[in-house]
Amino acid sequence: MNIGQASRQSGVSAKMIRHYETLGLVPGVTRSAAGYRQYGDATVHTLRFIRRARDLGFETREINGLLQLWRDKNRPSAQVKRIAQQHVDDLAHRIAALQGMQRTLEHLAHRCHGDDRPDCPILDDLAGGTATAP
Amino acid sequence: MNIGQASRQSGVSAKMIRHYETLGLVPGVTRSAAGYRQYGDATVHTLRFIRRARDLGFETREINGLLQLWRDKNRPSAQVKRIAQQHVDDLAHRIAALQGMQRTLEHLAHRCHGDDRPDCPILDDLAGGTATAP
DNA sequence: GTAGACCTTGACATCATGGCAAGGTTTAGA
DNA sequence: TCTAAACCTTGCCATGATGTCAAGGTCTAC
Repeated sequence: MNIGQASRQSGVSAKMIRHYETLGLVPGVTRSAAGYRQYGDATVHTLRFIRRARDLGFETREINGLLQLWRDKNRPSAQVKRIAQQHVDDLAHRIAALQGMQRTLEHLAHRCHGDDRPDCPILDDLAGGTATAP
Repeated sequence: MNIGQASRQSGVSAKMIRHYETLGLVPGVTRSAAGYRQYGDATVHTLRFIRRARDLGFETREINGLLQLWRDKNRPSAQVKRIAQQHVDDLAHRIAALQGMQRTLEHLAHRCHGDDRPDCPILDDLAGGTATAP
């Protein structure tokens, strides 16, 4: 199977398949006489794993760790859980940060008339009070 | 005032001050005989505006728009509100995406023993079912 | 035999930010 | 007066995940 078909079957773009190869996430595969990469189901399966992990927000490094645990039939599940838990914590931090922004902005937008008048609490806040543009 | 002091007063790194200058967010300033950038309170004020906007998650392009509106004393506040509202919507989407990941992962982590045993629903999910590594 | 679809590598872009290097300037202190 | 430290300049490279484009080789169906 060529890279295009592997891409369609895994949902990972051909570009990223090659990229993951250089990163070592997927093993280098055999090539046809013309140099075309030849994929089997095993690699497609790995690519789907990577795709799913990316969809869950894992970074490349974490995915690398997860892949190694996946391949290690004797892994302690505690190690997997630790990676997942760290990521959950990371997500929680990012969500909290975004929610903080959202709350502030919604508050400001709520107080902005949003009409033809120029006075605007949003700009006032950004300017650090009620100061005007320099 | 040199760039270092402007940086300290605005909370924007010297590097980013220069960067914003090339982007046109802050005007090019006068230079000393030796070529050092010379800042006044007005520019520092603008830099604080940018800093605050970045803290609220606005991208450079949006900040550019906000700066122009800030400088336009006849702006309709509706235009400011529109930019803010779009950003709030954007934040909401990103938050929802992260929360989706968080929910899935918490659910999986909850079902993972997290001990010495190798079986792990997290890996099973990533692998797309109960399949094992290739 | 040929058009079109496919593959190869490599370079460049994104976005906001940091870091380093090589060199010039200013300032405070001995 | 000399010097070291702190500061400034420009410019290049790096990040991370992904896309795009280009130039060229290959395969397939008609």
